[in-house]
Amino acid sequence: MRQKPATIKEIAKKLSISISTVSRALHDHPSIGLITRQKVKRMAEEMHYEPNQTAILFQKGKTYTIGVILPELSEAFFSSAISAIEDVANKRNYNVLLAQSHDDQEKEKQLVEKMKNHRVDGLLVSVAKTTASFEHFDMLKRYNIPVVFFDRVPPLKDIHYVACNMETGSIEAVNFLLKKGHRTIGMINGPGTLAASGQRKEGYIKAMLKNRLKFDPSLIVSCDLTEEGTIQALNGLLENKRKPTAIVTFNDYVSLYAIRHARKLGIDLNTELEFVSYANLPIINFMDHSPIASVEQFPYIQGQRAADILFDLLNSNNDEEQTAFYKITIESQLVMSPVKTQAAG
Amino acid sequence: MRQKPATIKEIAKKLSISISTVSRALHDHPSIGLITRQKVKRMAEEMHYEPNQTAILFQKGKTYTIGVILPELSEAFFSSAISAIEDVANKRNYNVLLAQSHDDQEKEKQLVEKMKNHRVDGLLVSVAKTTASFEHFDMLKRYNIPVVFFDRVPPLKDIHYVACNMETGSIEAVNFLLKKGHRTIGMINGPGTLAASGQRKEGYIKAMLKNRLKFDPSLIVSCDLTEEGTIQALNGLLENKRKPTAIVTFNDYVSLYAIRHARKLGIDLNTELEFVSYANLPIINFMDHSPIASVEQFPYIQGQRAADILFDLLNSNNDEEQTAFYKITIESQLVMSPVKTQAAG
DNA sequence: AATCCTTACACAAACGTTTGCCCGATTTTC
DNA sequence: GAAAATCGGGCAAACGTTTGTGTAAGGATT
Repeated sequence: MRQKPATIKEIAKKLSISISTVSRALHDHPSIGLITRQKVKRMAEEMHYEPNQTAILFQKGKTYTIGVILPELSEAFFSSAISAIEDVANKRNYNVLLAQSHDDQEKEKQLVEKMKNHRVDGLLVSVAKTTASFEHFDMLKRYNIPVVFFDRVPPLKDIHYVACNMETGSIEAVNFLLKKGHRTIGMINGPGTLAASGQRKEGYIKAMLKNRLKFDPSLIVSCDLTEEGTIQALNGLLENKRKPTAIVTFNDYVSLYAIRHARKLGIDLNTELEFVSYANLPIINFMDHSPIASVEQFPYIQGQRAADILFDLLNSNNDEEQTAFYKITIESQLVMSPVKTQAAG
Repeated sequence: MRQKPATIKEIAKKLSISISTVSRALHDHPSIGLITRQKVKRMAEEMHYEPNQTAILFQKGKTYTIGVILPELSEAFFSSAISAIEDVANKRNYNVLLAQSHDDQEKEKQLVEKMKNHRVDGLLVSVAKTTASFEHFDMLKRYNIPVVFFDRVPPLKDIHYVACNMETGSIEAVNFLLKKGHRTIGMINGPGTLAASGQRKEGYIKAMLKNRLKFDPSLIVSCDLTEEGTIQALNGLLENKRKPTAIVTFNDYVSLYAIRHARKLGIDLNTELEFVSYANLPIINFMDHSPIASVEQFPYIQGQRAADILFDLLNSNNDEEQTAFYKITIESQLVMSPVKTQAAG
């Protein structure tokens, strides 16, 4: 009982009219009379007509598909972002072609190639950690495939992007700690190769200076984001001449590792040392001692904005060379951790 | 500088040969001589020829795309499964069209419709929690679109599916606790509407009986998987005449809630009460007191197998009515939690 | 009554590729 | 040396849809 879906050709034959009339009738083209139009529509219904998407796509030279390349779907940030992208795409009746680079530059390169071959109409990318060269994205320009980067943005000039400004959040975080009375604030930062590390550091410095406190470089240490690296970094801070009473960490994971280590050292997290971090991941709800606050980076909104921009580019007449570029920064925001009744022991 | 990719037509003109020859040459068709073949290939390279996928798909009447509908991407289980599906699909040069039902039956219905319109070659589905009727999947049969369900499988006869058998894991969990000396083992189960709840319970009972212990129904309570529900369930168990010394929980979240509550009650988790759960989610690594073991349900493998089956169906001559159905159950498996140096407190 | 618009539809090309069939030229076969 | 097989390649249809152009019939305008 394999019934191939009906085609407009069959409808035309059945009604003894031309194919083009059927096509136009279904699209409510004004040059088709009302009676014919209705006749066609009724017949289409009756024959269970479904427009053959692949034929339409082929004919129009568009795929009505946007590609999304991101590092790792299992990271909460990205799965949230992809949800947003999907929602936006669905609203526009576009499809989403998803692929993970697993933070591997080579894989990312292949995926770009694949997306291009699949003739996606546009591309949304959050680059892999290891990506150091960006020629594979240049190629897309020649094929007139617009790209919007989000969150992890390459350091290029002529690109569209949406990213989260870490500085504001960083300033908020430090201000928050200062208001709580802390004067010696440490920072466990990420590797210098990440743009985000620089922004976090900048925010830290700005907040200190604005509060007329001098900036002590020895209070900022960087780590490789692993547990071991974090432990080393924390140890470094604790051995510092000026021992910090609060620490800002690069993200919730680093916070987690640091907190775990601090407890092992017998440090009282209620009185001796407080933590603030970035990301505001769900995991902090599961920790007995979580950072007291975390900087939210709004993955859903980032995804949404990025997708919106991409559609804007798709709809604009992009026949002329692109000269203006969307460069959107979303302000990050400090969020207090939900008050938890700390476990007894 | 918009350069539309070259077509075989242009290659043909440039070489003054026919289109069909170019096509066949590129496909290494035996009826094309070696010299011509190489000439064509060189020219194709030179002109940066890229086969137009949409044209091919249209011509072949296939989309080389499989659809995936699942409840929620942000759940670790599914993001892991989708990774597997993606990997399998990539290996076969297929694309993945992803969509989330957000556990809503209506949305799921729409997505199935959309997938059908997009003429996906096949479909992978994990049904939404709320889905109670399944006609929307029947339609796919008429269009000859094979469907493979995974993890959350509808209670239908003539379907292909991959699921995880909870019984084995449940038995292992109980056996594990019995061997550790526990005699009064409680269970915080999920809602009765979920098939998994029944399986977990069955496994529990079987394990008890096999060890010549009598089964006490009052030791099994169900909850709605929320934190409040879990607390109530735990309280119920603790007030039982026979107070359990170990508890099997429906999943890691329930375990988390229960552990949190138990600690608040001042219960010593090292001596008084032990937990075992299901899912083996990454979160248990972040908890100070995690369940001592968890039943792994192999999301990656489930996704992989489901995808494999789908491709098998796609490649088989499915012109005749399907009569045999893949019904794969993967055995779940108890996994010990990594030993953690418990925090001092 | 001849001209000019509309109206309402038909014709056919085009999108890029695959593939069944045909055909001329060379080689093989007896 | 003629018939047959093989080789190498061309022709054209087909996939389903959209859309520019052509063209009848009918009405309005002069």
